[in-house]
Amino acid sequence: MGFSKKQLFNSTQNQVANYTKVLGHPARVAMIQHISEHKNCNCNELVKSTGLSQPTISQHLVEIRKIGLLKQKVKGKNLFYTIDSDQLNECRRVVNDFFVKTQVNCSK
Amino acid sequence: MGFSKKQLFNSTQNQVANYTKVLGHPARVAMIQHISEHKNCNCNELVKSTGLSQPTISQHLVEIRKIGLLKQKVKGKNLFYTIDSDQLNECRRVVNDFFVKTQVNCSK
DNA sequence: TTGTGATATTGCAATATCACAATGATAAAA
DNA sequence: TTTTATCATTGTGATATTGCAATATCACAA
Repeated sequence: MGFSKKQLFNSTQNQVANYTKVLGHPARVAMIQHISEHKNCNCNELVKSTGLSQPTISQHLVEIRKIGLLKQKVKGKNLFYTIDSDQLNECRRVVNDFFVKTQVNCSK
Repeated sequence: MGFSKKQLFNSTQNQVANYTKVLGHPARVAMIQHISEHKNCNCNELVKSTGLSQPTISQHLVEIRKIGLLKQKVKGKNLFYTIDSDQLNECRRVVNDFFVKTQVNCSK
């Protein structure tokens, strides 16, 4: 069929999947790293640092934005991105929670 | 183009992406949870607990196996699955490392 | 040897993802 | 005003993923 049967799974499972899905592409991992390392970097900088085209970067930014990890500030014709630290933490908490609970179950 | 330009990214970035990609589907999250909660569960049990078909479960198991999270024991005509606790830990370490480093960069 | 049950594999349709060219929108600079 | 720079959006082609029916395989039981 090609679509994912999300309704079969609970909200926590879907949340873990939603967050990790965004990290499931090296370009997005690299982009998040780059933004966190270079405060207020713009789109062009990401294009240069990754070697991907501007539309591709823009698309990946949409995905990262979907899970709330991206903050942006307009300055003239520039858009400066930063990582939303709180949401990154929330994301980390959800994913880590999954790992911890699974690990605990394993060692029972 | 449709293919992922993995060669543009470093091995850590690819590793984070590889691991999280597997978790990027609620069925696999649910399956990993179920296996960890029910020691030595078999394929049929996963079919029942998820509501997906046997071939679909089998395919997802292939993906989970790819990142080394699955151990299996043959008992007659049954195959009993468990989660490889060490690899789960490694996986957690890699992903958490990414989160921690990013978080640290954010608060500089 | 002939089922039977458990799992894997194959083949296919539907959909999603990835990447980019072309185009659009906007704001500063010339 | 025209040009230029930056970024978003749209459209499209290529590839990957998801899900399942059908079939294959394999181990045991009768």
